[in-house]
Formats: sequence, C-alpha cells, structure tokens
Amino acid sequence: MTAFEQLCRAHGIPLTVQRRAVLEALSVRDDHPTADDIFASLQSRLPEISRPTVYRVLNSLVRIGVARKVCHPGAAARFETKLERHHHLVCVRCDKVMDFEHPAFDRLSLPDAGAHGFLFDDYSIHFRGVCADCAKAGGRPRRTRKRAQQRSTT
Amino acid sequence: MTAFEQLCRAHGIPLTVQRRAVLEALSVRDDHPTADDIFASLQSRLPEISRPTVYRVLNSLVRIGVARKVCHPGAAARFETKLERHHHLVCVRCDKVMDFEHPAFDRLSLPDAGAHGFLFDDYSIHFRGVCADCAKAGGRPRRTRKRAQQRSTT
DNA sequence: CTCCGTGCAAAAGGTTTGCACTGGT
DNA sequence: ACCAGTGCAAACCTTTTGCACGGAG
Repeated sequence: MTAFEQLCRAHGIPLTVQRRAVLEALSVRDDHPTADDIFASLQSRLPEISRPTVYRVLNSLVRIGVARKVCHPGAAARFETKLERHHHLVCVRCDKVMDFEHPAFDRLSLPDAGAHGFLFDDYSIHFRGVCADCAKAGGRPRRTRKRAQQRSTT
Repeated sequence: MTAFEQLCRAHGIPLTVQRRAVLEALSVRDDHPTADDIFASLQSRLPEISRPTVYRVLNSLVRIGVARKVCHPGAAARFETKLERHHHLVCVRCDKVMDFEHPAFDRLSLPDAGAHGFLFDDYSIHFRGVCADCAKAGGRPRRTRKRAQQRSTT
C-alpha cells in the first residue's frame, strides 16, 4: 500500500481517499469485479463515493500500473490487482473467468519482439472450457448478464 | 459454408439470409469486430438488416460453434471465426487485440481436469505488451472510444 | 402450416463528460 | 493557494427485449 503511495507521487497524482478505498476494495477480491461491483462494495466504507469516480479511479489505477483490466468475454470491464503471472479459466457457457495457478505454464519464454513490432511484456494463458457449475447444471444456462447470476458477494 | 448449413440443421435453427450474411462478414475479417462493426460492414450487402438482428445472429453463431467471443479488455464484445488454436497480442495502451500465430506455443498439454471441476477444452495465450502503433506514438494514446477512431459511418 | 427469426422501437445496462466545488500537495 | 479529483446529472454507447409480420422447415 505504501508502494501505491509512492506510485501516486511518482506519477504526480494526488493520493485521495477514494483512490485508496477503491484500490483496497479491489485488492481484497480475487474474482474479477466490474467497476460497479467495486462501487457496490464501497457503499459501506465510503458511502459518499460516486460511480463516475469509481470508473475514473479504476482507470487511474490501471494507468499507474497497480491494477489491470482483465480480458473478459462479458460486456462490462473487469479489473484485478494480481499482477504476478497467472492464468485464467474461461467458461464458454457462462463467461465466468477464474484465476488459475499453474506453475508449469509460468516459464514460457516470450517470443522475440520485432516480428510484428510488438513489445512483449508478459503473458497469461486462457483456458477455455466448462466450469464446474455449468458442467453440473448440464443444460446450458447460457445467461451472461448480471440479472441471471446471483451476486454471491464473496 | 456448407458446414455452416449442416450445423444449422443439426441445431435445428433456420438458415436465414441474415445468418449467412453475418457469418460471411465476420469470417472475412481478421481483426476482432464488434457487433456494431459487423452491422456497419453489412450496410452495403444487406441494408435492411437491423442491429438487434446482428446481435442475435452473432449469439446464435457462437451457440452453434461457428464463431467465438474474443476475450478483450474493451467494453464492446468482439467476435472471431478463427477456431483453430492461435494466440493473441493485447496492447496495454490501446486495448487492441491481434491474432498471433506461434506454433511453438500450440502444443501445451491441457491440465488434468478435475482439480477445479473445470472441463478443459482448448487454450490460447494472451501476450501483453505494446503494439507497434502505440510504441511509435511514444506518448500514451490511452483509451480511445469509437468516437475518436475513424468509422466508415455509412 | 407452424414456429422461429426478423425489424422496429424502446428499454436496460455500462461508461464517459461538463461543471462547480472540495481536498490533496 | 493551485490544480487535480470529486460529486452530480446528463449524455452516450452497447446490448437486450416486446411485439407483429414474414419466411424457413
């Protein structure tokens, strides 16, 4: 968290209550919350925060490098603070994305740059498949939207 | 394309002009168009098609397995018809996602299922980094909503 | 003939922006 | 004190839905 303060200073952006709160709310979670999820989870700690601020703060966090957008098939943008190399399980039925630790896949060597003019930085493997819930459900609960998923909230 | 017709029959869904057109428009492209991009690109060939239909058709195509949603950090859903194993370059500056062929990474063995109850099916590697355009631009042309990108716009 | 898909229009959801004020440095 | 960040409200973009009609099987 102190690292965060230093990053803010380094980037010349003020360290506000809201930024602190959003970062904490985000780093506590290991799912991949949407901006709105974060907004909701902050209602108790910081009720006066506004939704646009959450969006703005999340973008700041991504910009200074303490958070990241997760590649996600769903409609809403999702974020994470886990920056160490890790992989993802993507359910093709419900579009859920879960973290997946698998050290065996952590040591691939990055391709030589140049070819496409692309500067490689890191990678993560997306495994497509069917999650336990959907496999259990058998049928195809194709729903993707928030409406159909109950928000377990942790 | 005939394979597509058979898939439609197999899934018991009618083979309509719109479905044919959307699939063709999608498979012609190697970027990862949004539903709206497809809608736009169809204006010349099939001007009477409606936007909701494009969304519905794309979902059908995904359901019967001839197309796929691409995991993408951006806001709008993106699709592809390239179902063979391949990887992606994700630009952390502009959120662009490009296909990336690299046979050396095509032969990873899928993890044993079970562990998480996840049924593995396939995978693709997402390489994070900076694309040639953004590297060239030097600065940070971060978020670029459609507004800022040139559109054919009719 | 029956049923599903389509087109239209409107609603629902998600994200960004303009402006005046407050708070961080 | 200065400037950036915030809150509010409204705009904007994306995706879904209800309904009546028309075409595919």
